[in-house]
Amino acid sequence: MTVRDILADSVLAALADLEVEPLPTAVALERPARPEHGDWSSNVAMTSAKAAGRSPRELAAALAERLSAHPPPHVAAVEVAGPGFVNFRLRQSWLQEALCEVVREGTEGYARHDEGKGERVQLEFVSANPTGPLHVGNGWLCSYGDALGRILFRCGWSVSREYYVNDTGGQIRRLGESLLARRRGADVPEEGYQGEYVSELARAYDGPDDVGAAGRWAAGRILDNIRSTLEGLDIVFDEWFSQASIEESGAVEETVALLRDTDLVYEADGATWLRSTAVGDSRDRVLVKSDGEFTYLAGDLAYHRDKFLVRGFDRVIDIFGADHHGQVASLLAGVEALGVGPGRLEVELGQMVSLAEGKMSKRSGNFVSMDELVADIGPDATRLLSLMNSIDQATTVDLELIRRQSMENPVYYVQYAHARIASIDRVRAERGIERLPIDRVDLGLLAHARELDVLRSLSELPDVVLVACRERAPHKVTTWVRELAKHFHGFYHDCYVMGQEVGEELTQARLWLVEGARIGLAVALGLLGVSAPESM
RNA sequence: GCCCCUGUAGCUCAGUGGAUAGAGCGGCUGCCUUCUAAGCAGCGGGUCGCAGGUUCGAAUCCUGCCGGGGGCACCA
Repeated sequence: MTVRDILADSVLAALADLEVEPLPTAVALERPARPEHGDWSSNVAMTSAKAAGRSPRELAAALAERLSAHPPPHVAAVEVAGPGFVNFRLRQSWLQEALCEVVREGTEGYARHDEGKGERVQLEFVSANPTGPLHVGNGWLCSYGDALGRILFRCGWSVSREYYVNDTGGQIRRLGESLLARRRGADVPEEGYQGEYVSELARAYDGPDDVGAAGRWAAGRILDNIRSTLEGLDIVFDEWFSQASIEESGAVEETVALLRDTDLVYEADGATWLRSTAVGDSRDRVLVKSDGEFTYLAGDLAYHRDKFLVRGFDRVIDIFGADHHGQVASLLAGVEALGVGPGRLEVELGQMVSLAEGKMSKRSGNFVSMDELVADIGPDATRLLSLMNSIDQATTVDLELIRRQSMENPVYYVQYAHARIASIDRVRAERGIERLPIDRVDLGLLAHARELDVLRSLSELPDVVLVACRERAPHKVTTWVRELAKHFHGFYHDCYVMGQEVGEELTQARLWLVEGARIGLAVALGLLGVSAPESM
């Protein structure tokens, strides 16, 4: 039972004793920013003042009195402050308890949750067209998708990562045309792909002079390249789902036929329309063009029907760039029309990523590839950099700045903390110091402000992971791990673990604190997909 | 015109409706005889775009306005 639960329960019990009707369904408990406001704080007296028929200060005072009379475990004092906050001052024992939990659960178990209860969630991300290498614009979100997958997994979901391969249609045809043009030594068509990589592929191509064959061949080669780029970032997909396969299987026809049965489909102007306005879209959408061809939407709906109704995922999260914003409403509407309950499909839109030098475009060949970026600054810096801020924030990647600042990239700050920990352990072994079992160590000796900062940080990780999961916000883990690293560096600087003037008992206690910090760093870096080096 | 993001320190950004809004970078100044100085500490820096509203309490929620980015095909 966590301290928060203990406090919440005792507050509820106290409210019941005070005959507050109705009791709140949950008691908000937070960690005040300022130390003088205690270790934990609740606003419950303000939110329940009306129900109690008393002023917030009065209710808070009554609560504080009751809670002080029979203090819950770890509680040293209960105080009323400000407009009616109930502030809990805890004994340091709660932080020592928290450290024990970290150590007991370890890297495997700490900050793990069962919120997903094993439900199957599919994450679709990247899904960049195989018409050119993965560039910084469409690759930036790949760390987000992968980290979100890791976080969902830690919170109890069964996670499947999927890349939707757009291996059909006009873009592949244009790729084929561009390839053949290059092979002939001619200029690529105006709408074609101008990049140097097309010339390289053309030199390697010895297939037939057929646009379709050439396009498919090139797309296959490019996809291999994208796959290896992603693997270099430790991103591995469970499924590479081919758009062509869904078209060839007849699933698109089936899906449209299903929709025709729903009265959400009508014919007009020689085309077949989805009445998506009936389910929240701003306009109706075409499913079958007047020339008999299916639209992209029809294929996309067939694909999503496959996800939900064929493969049976409980939940699907599509991660798109903001330039796909226009297709979200119709996709959601179409999926609902297929009878998939609301909320099972989620679309996360990442705002634009651009280069300081200008716009990126595959067609013009003007882009910086992920391979170049990774070669420049390494996979760890690449991942952490792209997981620093919310995906709601448009990002401008300034390569010049990144190269110049690569040594002061926050990733090193965090990894350095882990390397220092490993170093402490090496020295410990060299000096033949044994770490005693934690239950034989007096953790009460950990009372230095720097030590308490580290412990407090560690105790917050489970909450941080859960919030990051619920809000689909991996960057919260990044924020946390930087915070922990900051506290660890402070501790490292001020608190020698094995110095001569440090007593053996304190050394033992600090060794366990260091172990706790190691676990916290390892868990968080693992969720972000950043390595935790033993030395730097 | 409609839809989605966004506006917080010189710059890049954090900030689950809480109390005196934070960090990194850049600038200046200190700290290596101990386990890694890729570190620590200090100084300076703010009308949280503007105006209303909801609330005991708003950077956070609602409305309007202004600025920035993106999207609004019988393209994919």
